[in-house]
Amino acid sequence: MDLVKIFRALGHEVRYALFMQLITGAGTTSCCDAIAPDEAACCVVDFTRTLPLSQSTISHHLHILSEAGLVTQERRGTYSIYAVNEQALVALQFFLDEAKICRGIGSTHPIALQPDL
Amino acid sequence: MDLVKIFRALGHEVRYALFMQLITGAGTTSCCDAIAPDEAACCVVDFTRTLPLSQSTISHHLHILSEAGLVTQERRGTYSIYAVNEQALVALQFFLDEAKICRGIGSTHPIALQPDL
DNA sequence: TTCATTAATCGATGATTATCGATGGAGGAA
DNA sequence: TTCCTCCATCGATAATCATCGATTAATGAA
Repeated sequence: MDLVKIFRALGHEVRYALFMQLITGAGTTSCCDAIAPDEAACCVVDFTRTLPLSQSTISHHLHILSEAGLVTQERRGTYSIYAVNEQALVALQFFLDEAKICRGIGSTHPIALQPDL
Repeated sequence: MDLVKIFRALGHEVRYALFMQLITGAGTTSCCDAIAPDEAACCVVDFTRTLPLSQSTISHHLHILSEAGLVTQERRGTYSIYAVNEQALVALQFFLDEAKICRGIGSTHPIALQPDL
């Protein structure tokens, strides 16, 4: 888990929007029947309907998010299913906890989790 | 506090290193007598001695960190003093807490702090 | 098989960014 | 005043990145 890579991935309006679409109400609005209604995931078409960008551009940004470890990718038939990778959230929380400890701000997380497991 | 701007600022090896130098043991190693030993701050020269980059490049990156709200900047005589802006850490924690709530991961932060105050 | 759908990849172009040396301005010291 | 230090800004160049349309591959349906 490369934190700089994670930050760089989220440091772009489009990729941030893609990630937030996955974080908030992802599965409920999916057009793809390969995704269960209660599943927090999206296929590429879902993203292309939200953002005014070409399919190749969306695909490109999803790849960068995936490379950074922020999302997982899985094939289901012709669909490519993307979902949030919780490991990345753990890594970010670890970074923040470390920063807070250095700043003398008491972390509310009693046990610092290992981001690299 | 623009989160994308914050992520973009930290998504660069040099700026991440600059920020971490401020987070961890900043004041103790400062060459600048305008910074108190117990103060978590650095002047530009401090950074140029850590990183193999020109002064103008360091200055440029510090400006970007400052624009993103990650660090504060203050003039003391000829020195420009940089320090961590805790508001940015609060904003990042807020982002993570929101994400966790959406993911159904119980936040260990009972009260969600407003990042924009 | 043939066709339609989904999505990754390729190639090209334009935009943005990183870096440097040089310059200039603002203080402080002599 | 003059000199020196610190640092922001300027101008230029090289590198990286974002975006698109076109292509290709894989899968499923007819």
